[in-house]
Amino acid sequence: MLPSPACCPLPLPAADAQDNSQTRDMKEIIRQAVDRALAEMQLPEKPDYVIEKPNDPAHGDLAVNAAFLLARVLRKRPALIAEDIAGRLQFGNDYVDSVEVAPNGFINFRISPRWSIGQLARVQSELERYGRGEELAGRKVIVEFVSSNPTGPLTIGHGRQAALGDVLCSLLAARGADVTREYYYNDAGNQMNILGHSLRARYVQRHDADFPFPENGYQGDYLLAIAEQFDNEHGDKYLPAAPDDAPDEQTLRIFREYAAERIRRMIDADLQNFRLRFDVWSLESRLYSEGRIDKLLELLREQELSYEKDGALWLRTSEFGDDEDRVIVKSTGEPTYFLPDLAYHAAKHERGFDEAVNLHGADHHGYVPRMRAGMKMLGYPAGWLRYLIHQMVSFTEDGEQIKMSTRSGKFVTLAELCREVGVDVARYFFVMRKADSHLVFDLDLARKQSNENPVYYCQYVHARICNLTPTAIEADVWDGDRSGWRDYKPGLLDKAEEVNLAVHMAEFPALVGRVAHALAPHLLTEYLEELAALFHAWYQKHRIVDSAAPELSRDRLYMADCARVVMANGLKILGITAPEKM
RNA sequence: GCCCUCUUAGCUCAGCUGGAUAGAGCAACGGACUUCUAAUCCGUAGGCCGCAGGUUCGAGUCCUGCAGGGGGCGCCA
Repeated sequence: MLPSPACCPLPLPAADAQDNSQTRDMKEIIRQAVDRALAEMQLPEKPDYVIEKPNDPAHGDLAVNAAFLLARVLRKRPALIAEDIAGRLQFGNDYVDSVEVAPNGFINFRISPRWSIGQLARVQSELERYGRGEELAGRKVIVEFVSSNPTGPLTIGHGRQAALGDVLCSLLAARGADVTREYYYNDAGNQMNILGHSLRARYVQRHDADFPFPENGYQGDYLLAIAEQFDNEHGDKYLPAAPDDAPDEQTLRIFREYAAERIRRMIDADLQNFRLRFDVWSLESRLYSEGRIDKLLELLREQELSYEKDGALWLRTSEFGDDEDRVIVKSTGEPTYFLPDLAYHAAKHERGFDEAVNLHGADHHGYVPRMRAGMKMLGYPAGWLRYLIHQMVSFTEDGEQIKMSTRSGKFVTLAELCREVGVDVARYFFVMRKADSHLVFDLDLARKQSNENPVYYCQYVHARICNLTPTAIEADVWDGDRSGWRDYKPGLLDKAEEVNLAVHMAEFPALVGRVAHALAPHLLTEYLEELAALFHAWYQKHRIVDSAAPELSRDRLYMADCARVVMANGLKILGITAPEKM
């Protein structure tokens, strides 16, 4: 039995037909014309052709491959069929400038620049809503990410997941979903006991330097600070009577809870610093205190989904698609991680979510099949719980890979990384590669404040455009009131750079939809870099503000403002600032 | 050994449901600052898309095998 792939795209409804972004709308117009032509030809069946943008702009703006698909059925050369189709095409408007048949059989369409420029009106009418959509409206989605033991501050290892998860949520929300960002604190289980022992050791060491530190303990410096606080509050009250005395359960609990509480506060601060706001924090410990664990155990026993073997309690996951059965209660009587996680997801399901998405690092992907089996066992629909598994991150500096270790003391925590390169850069770098791929985080590049750094390259577009306003007012070509753009009709924009920019901006809403659907934020950074390139090229070549040509200046200021809106909306989804000055 | 994932320019990576001559950034080389901020732009060069088969009008994309990198195969979490 093969486990299905760890990551699947969300099963979204088809994109909204009302989405009248440039390509989509023009594709619809062309599709109607082609469909009519094909109907005239009395074919045995309608081919499932595609309309797409050619790689080479010399081929036109959009192309149709219908002739290839018909070649076999009609036993004719594609080019001849394409001629036949093209000869029958009729458009109800004058926005299709040309229809050409390529020698190989593609039918190429050229779209009027006026049409593309005209699409800018939508940017100005929607403003901050430009890029949003409704195809996920009414869908309740819970996204769980960054979840971890509260045993230390967030590390750079958490960074990618934090950024990916947050951007993913923003994308789903942008397309209408009702999104809940959830953090699951694994504040129960053995790791927390180790944490308790670690804090106790640090505390005792303050009074007895020779006191041994647990072999598998948490060595980070943050525990020294917490031990100091504990010492200040409690003095020598919890020191062992003899060095070898083990702490009783009551005492250990005090250390454990003290450490967990302080560390949760550290994590909260780290998240806030990373501009990440969770809607709900769920505590593993609460699953026990609310009796959910016992309830689940009882249910599993009743339905004979669990059985005892070798003194442990096993779950029959192999009957639901997993490779083997899994232990849920160890022979020691302690539950494994799996049991509370099942109870947690049962609780999620009860909370009424249409869909649950979990983000995890690649080191957890082996865990996915048993969770899937568990969900199936509990009767939840296949696909209700989805996993987005991302690969690990490595950091390079001076061309060499940095070892991530507590001892090296360099960039171990997310907060330190942000202090070094800034939150904007950190967030951007973490999402700029597709989740499936390993991410090489180049610290030298991240620190650079130049064109080599894609973050500044994008932000600079926004700053440049904002800076045009005072210039325009001073040149007396514009009053600086953006509200006037809403019904503005530019008539002088016809440069190639202007049309290219307009076409790209018109694709933004469809792109956001596609990125949300594919759970692939890196496509958004790619889009924004292209937007930036098109803007900078235009700006470099054509003067925007020219007191000798006020009308043209206004047209260009209008277009620049559209670019500002699109860039700002894109950066907003990424959680990155759009500076007015740089 | 089994499972997942990745392999595209010197480096880091795009490539949407299979479509035309495979793209971008960095690095290299050559140019553009009396300017609306050069944190910018223009140009040149750089490729058996890991290898071998298969599917078809057409494969970087789908299938199979092989090689290499990463991850996982606990009564850890």
